[in-house]
Amino acid sequence: METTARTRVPRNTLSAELIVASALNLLDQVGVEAFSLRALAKNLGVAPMTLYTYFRGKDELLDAVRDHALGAAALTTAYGGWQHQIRTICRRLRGQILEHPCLTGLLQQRPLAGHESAESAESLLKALVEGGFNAENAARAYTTLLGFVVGVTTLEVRLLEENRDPERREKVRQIMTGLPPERYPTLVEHAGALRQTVGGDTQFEFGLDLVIAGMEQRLILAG
Amino acid sequence: METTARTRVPRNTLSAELIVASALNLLDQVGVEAFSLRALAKNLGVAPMTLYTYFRGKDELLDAVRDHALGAAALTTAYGGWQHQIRTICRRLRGQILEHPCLTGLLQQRPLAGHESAESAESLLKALVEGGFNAENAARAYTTLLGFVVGVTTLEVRLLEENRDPERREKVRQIMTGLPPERYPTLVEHAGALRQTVGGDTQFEFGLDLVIAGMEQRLILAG
DNA sequence: ACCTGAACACCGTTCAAGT
DNA sequence: ACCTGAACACCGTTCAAGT
Repeated sequence: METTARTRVPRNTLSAELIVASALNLLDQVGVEAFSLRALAKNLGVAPMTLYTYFRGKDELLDAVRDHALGAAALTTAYGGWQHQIRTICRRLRGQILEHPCLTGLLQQRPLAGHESAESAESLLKALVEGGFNAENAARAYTTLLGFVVGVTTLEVRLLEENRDPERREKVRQIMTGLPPERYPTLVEHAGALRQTVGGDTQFEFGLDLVIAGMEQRLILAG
Repeated sequence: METTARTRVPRNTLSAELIVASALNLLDQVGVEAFSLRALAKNLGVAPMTLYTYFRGKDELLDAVRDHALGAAALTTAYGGWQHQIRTICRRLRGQILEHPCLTGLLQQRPLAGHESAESAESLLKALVEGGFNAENAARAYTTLLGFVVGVTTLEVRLLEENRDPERREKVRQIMTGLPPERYPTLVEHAGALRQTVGGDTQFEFGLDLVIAGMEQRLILAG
């Protein structure tokens, strides 16, 4: 969790890094929706306009936060066969999103990151090319993996939030129990299984297994 | 595009359906971020507070819009083997997101839909169970498919938007060409392939093939 | 029931100004 | 350069009121 930076900052100690760290903190707490520059400025003990000395505006700040939050996902290097390398990188990306839930919103609005995400992209592409995929299929597999990891983890974060909030949890329960069984027989019968498989490493690994198994087969067939 | 409903509505002809249709229109035009109740009310030729006669607030309206936009994805029934059924449903879901790009934001914030999405869920689960998956694996496969389709299609929509906007397109190009080749050799070498595989049915089918191939193998191994 | 205007507490950002 | 207050054009929503 590092420095919270929620108290007044002494004069001339403000910096882009400090603002980004504090913004990430606030974003994870209140969500991308409720985040505001004015609230961030108040946390930093500074006038709203001060932030404009460091960033052109809200969008630029959010981009910086996304890159910063993504940065830690690119630290260690992957090893082993291409399957294992890909597993490692995807797990790391998911871990970073779980640690900073605001990444779901930030990545949805601006998928392309700067240098920080170039690290992950390089590692993934390298593993795929070394694994034997040709240029087109390596590119396609990369995009598939990125969309899959972000999509599945975003869904996971939202469902876990729904479970945490008692009010929303009750509302979801009501919708599910209110479904007419003659119209949605399978859904009603499997409601329990669906609830029990929400979130967790097992669910993520299940999906990752599917994609990688599909990639192995594809590699044998076409390269 | 149906009824645009952007002119003044005669007295007593306003309805929840009309508001939802107009809201969907505005949301697709300006995006979830820039959408506001006040702008919607202006489009409808009505005072902002009038909307509160039909919806408790903005969130409830957005939920209604999401369900409405998702509705058309559940119209036709899937047929054939479980693989073909799943393909059909996933393609339909993607098609609906492409037709209504605001669904990327709406589904990200509120993944669980009402009856409208129950239709898709029922079809997907039914195909999986009939295909031979046990309760747990059918539930896991369902969640994987949902996350995959929404995630990959969201990425597609964002990348296509980036290609459309000349300013953002140029910025992305600059970032890519500015990457040091000695640090990101694979990424730099495959920048062209990445650009060429952005969006389109081929890219989506590539990913869907991977997931379904993985599911076929999983079915043989474990049920 | 359906619809409204005024008001409240917000928001991002421009501008002119201070150090 | 770093930081500020006042102001502008917004926003969602509450409230009291009209038909």
